[in-house]
Amino acid sequence: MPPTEVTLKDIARAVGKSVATVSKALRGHADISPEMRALIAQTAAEMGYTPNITARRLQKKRTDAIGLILPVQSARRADPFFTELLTGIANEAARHNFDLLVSARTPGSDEREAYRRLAAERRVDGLIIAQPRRNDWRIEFLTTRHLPFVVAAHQPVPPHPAVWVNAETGILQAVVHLVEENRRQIAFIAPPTDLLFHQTAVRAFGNAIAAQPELSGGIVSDLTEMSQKEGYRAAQHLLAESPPDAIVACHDLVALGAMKAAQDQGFEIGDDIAVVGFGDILLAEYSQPPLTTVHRPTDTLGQHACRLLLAAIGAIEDSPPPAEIEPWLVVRQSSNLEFWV
Amino acid sequence: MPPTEVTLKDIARAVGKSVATVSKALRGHADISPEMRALIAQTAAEMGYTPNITARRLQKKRTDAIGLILPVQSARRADPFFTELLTGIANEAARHNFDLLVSARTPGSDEREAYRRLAAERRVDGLIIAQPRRNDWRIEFLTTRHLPFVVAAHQPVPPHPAVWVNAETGILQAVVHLVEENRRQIAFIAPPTDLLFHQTAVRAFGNAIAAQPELSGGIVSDLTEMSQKEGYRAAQHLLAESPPDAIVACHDLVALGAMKAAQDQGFEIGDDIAVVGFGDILLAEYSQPPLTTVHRPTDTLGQHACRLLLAAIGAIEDSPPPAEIEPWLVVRQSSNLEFWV
DNA sequence: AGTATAAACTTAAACGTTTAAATTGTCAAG
DNA sequence: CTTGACAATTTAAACGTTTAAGTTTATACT
Repeated sequence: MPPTEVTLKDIARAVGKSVATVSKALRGHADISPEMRALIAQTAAEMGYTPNITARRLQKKRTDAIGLILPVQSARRADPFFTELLTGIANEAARHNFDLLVSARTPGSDEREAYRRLAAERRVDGLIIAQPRRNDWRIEFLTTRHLPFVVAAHQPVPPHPAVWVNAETGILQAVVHLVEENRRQIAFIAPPTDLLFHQTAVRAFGNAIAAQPELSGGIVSDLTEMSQKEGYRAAQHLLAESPPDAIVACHDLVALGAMKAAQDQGFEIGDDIAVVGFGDILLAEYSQPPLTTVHRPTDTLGQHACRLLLAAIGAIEDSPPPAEIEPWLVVRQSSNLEFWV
Repeated sequence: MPPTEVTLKDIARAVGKSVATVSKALRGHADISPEMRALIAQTAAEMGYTPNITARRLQKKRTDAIGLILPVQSARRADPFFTELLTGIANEAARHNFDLLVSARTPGSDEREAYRRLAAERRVDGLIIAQPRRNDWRIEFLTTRHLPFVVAAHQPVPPHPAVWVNAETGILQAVVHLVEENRRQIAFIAPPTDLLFHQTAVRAFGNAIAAQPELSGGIVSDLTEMSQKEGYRAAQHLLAESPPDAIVACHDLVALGAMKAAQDQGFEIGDDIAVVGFGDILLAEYSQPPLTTVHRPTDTLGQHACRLLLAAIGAIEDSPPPAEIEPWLVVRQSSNLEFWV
């Protein structure tokens, strides 16, 4: 049913030359005469030729595709972070004529299978690993397979190639801001302990607190998952006994859940208690009250990760992008007394 | 650097047979003796053989890949709807050993180029079109190219293959609920007019209103984009003069924006004014107050769309999935007086 | 005139599969 | 002991590119 594809052979027949000539003409090789090159280009255009990338891939032994496997808990609970990361990667990949293969898997055996598929069957030239974990088997897997990869993270991941948003300075900014707002009892809802992000975040929070002479100390609470639900639960616990006057959350969704927990217990957000998130997802601006949060340029993260990966693959020879991306604090009503005067 | 791939040729050499024998043995053809088949299977496993899918694709003239191009306004404004749709598609595709190629483009010339790439260069065997528009050039393009596609929509899209969430009954449920809550002045914030969803939604709302003898009539307001920002703006206008006592929005994000607008103007949501969304994104449950909304099983939509596409491609011979998916209303605080007693 | 050089091509092999058709050998039936 | 059938395997071509190496023809230099 589809009109059969035009191949180099067809063009060769049409212009009465060999397939090799046509191929070289179209690729702009120097050893084809300018007239012939023009003729072939025109004929190709007239016949509606488009190269068969599969054949090209076989010949070149490159797929010109990269992969991304989203670690999602379920379809519904997909994190806005990933969407932003994905669009960043997708745009950059498209700019360089690369395909982006996407899978969405729950961490576990399914996920392993997805990596096996992409890596072992060489469906892609490289992968981007999002949200690295402690002793991440994905990193180990790809390393032993010699498949290029780049980690999109919140801290360096030596000795592996990575791009990261500086979570440390982000969290520091949040704490400094809260101190300026005269908050003295700051709690931190930390990422799940199996994430690399956990250690970085907890350390950063600890350092930030230690650097503030006004503060006695901080309370840290962990999550099993960065979701509203978990944020709600964690905040409930924090508020149950000697409630803090500020909460910093490792993720906006968590902050939103925490805010709701506080509200349900009768706290006035921004007055009785301040809440600060991390990420600045689009919704942060539209929560009630609007959420103060650390803006993470997630699509830039994806874009840089993609560029670094393409450089590692050898597909581009631009200078590599900066590895570290600085986040910044966006102050809104959930932490700012002035809004309440 | 990567350990050179094991090919059929290597296995053939190892067992002293021809490449054809090995190929057929591994594919389970009947004309290879059972012993030889076993030997080859074992040898292949020992040598760590994995088929080269590019070669296979060239030979079979199929890519075993499908494409999805997300129409996004920007990385940051990516719609949770697409994420859910994507995971639904991705999971189903993976089940059938298909790759999913994803691109994210702003509607316009970039988007065209993305379709050209995937379609003309035959990088995929088929595509899923999300959020169909009026006189959708994407549909026309794929039709003339004879590339299989399926539309994921909110209504049938004759004569094209489609899967849809029944927006009509969803909106009807919302209106009926509001009437039961004694709302009499119901406004509707409709989708952008360039979407097919627009007509369906407006018609459905009109019919729903007409079927309720208690109601005088409904007010309809349009958007340029289904975002919080636009929802905010639209609601501001609605509330400026003779405010309605209920607002139905075509999208949860829009509803969230509308809710905020109402709150900013001093309305008490759920009391002075009811707000109902469409979609039931995860956040709906965690807004303040929680949002009453029409639950759209978006990942099911993606899953069914994928199955239908695979069937159209001829990759599976299951009976096609049901084309229509029924949404249901989830009542929460933003529309329910009981919460306020 | 003879030789080197260059320009403009063509030939042929390769990438790793799949599969229709051909080949070889074995065995049973006539 | 010939014929035919069948099982097990091989041969060869094909999928559509790319590219190293080879060929032809024209031009320039000695």
